[in-house]
Amino acid sequence: MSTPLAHIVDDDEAIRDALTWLFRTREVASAEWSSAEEFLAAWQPDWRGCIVLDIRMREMSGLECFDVLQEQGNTLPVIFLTGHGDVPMAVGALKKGAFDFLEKPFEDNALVDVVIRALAKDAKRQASQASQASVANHLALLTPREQEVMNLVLAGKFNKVIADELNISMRTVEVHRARVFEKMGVRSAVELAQLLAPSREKGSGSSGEH
Amino acid sequence: MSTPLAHIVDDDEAIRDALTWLFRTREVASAEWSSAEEFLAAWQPDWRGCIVLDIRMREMSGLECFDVLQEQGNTLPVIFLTGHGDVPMAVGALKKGAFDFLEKPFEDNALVDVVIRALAKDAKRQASQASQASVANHLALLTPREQEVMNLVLAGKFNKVIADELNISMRTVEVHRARVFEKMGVRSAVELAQLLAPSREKGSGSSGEH
DNA sequence: GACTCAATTGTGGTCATCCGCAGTGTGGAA
DNA sequence: TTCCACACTGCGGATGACCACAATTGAGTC
Repeated sequence: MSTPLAHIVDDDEAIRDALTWLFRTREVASAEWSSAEEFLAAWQPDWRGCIVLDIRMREMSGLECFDVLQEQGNTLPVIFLTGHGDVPMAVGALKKGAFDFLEKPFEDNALVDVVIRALAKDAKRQASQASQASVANHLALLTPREQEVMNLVLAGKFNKVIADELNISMRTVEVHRARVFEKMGVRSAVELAQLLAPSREKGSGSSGEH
Repeated sequence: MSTPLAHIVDDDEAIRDALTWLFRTREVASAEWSSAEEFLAAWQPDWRGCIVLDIRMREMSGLECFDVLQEQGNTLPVIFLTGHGDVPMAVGALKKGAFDFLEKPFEDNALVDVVIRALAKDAKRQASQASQASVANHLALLTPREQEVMNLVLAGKFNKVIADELNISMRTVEVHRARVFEKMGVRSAVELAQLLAPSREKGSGSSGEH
């Protein structure tokens, strides 16, 4: 598990140096990448933090880099920097899920504020995702039969009915049911329902809701 | 309950006429408003549809109008139109929850597409909100004591424990419990937990997530 | 004062859940 | 072949949930 970093992706060394210095003085941990390609090659899905991405770069542009990242399941907030962006570009970026879009020249304070908010957002997302992942892990420990029984339990059916539908005895259902509770770390069907309810909402959409 | 309308808010009659004509040919129902003030005076929280809002207007600007609307709990998607918007303006609007931000001149098709997506989004939101509102209504039918018991039931506690905590007899808890199930239209604690789980997530944030 | 509603309680019974004990059968891994 | 995970089953008992019947009290209304 990596520590949260503000990843600076810019092919202009002067800007990278300036941003690194800026972040260091504000006690924001950061990393530098001199091109989109370099960053993409290193990027890992489990990274924490945010991305400060220059749009105009020599090879791959920031926008292209962003698209690749999103396709690969990136969840880090992306803050675009640009010298001469136009409105459609900014609108498009935000609608695709970018966190912010800043035009140069910008105030140091403005950028740091945005980065801090982005880091906070990622921390939040990370926390909520961790609990969901934990549930998923527990769920994976269930045998197929146990999952089957669990679903019927969550449907509010009596053990008797479940036994009937699965053509097994009530006693067997009870055993599966008990194992499900044990493995999921709950002590009643109600707790189970509450534990699973959030993740059972359909469509766990990531960002672009337009 | 009003029918879904694309509300055109613009003080330029020529543009209103053009948009009205455009929407009519695309079978999108619309309404015209010649100023932000006029629209705000008429606006009702239960309106369906979307808002096409010109930014540059004589008295109140589209951005100001938008702020007022959001404060009053507007949920309709807002599409901004502008002749000469700048990037910070667009970014700010989107981050405050605007649905889209189009610069004139725009393609008729582009605007209609955006409006149709906005209408679809509102329809979706409306549907999900309706079911939540229904749950809330049922919840409001519960007496204070019943809600108290319900919460303890949802905490997975036994009737005996609940009786203890409330200093009442088990029998009374059973009665409250039965009334809760009846009023909420469910037949088991599991169903109740599932019914309430979505709305029990903290923070029913409306739009601006930044 | 009659009436309604929320909250309360008891009795006695049925049905469901939970659990320990004890055991069978199958298929895959060591 | 032995071991193990998984699925399956029966018995019996303790405990919890649910329900019909029957009733009391206090607050607020008509």
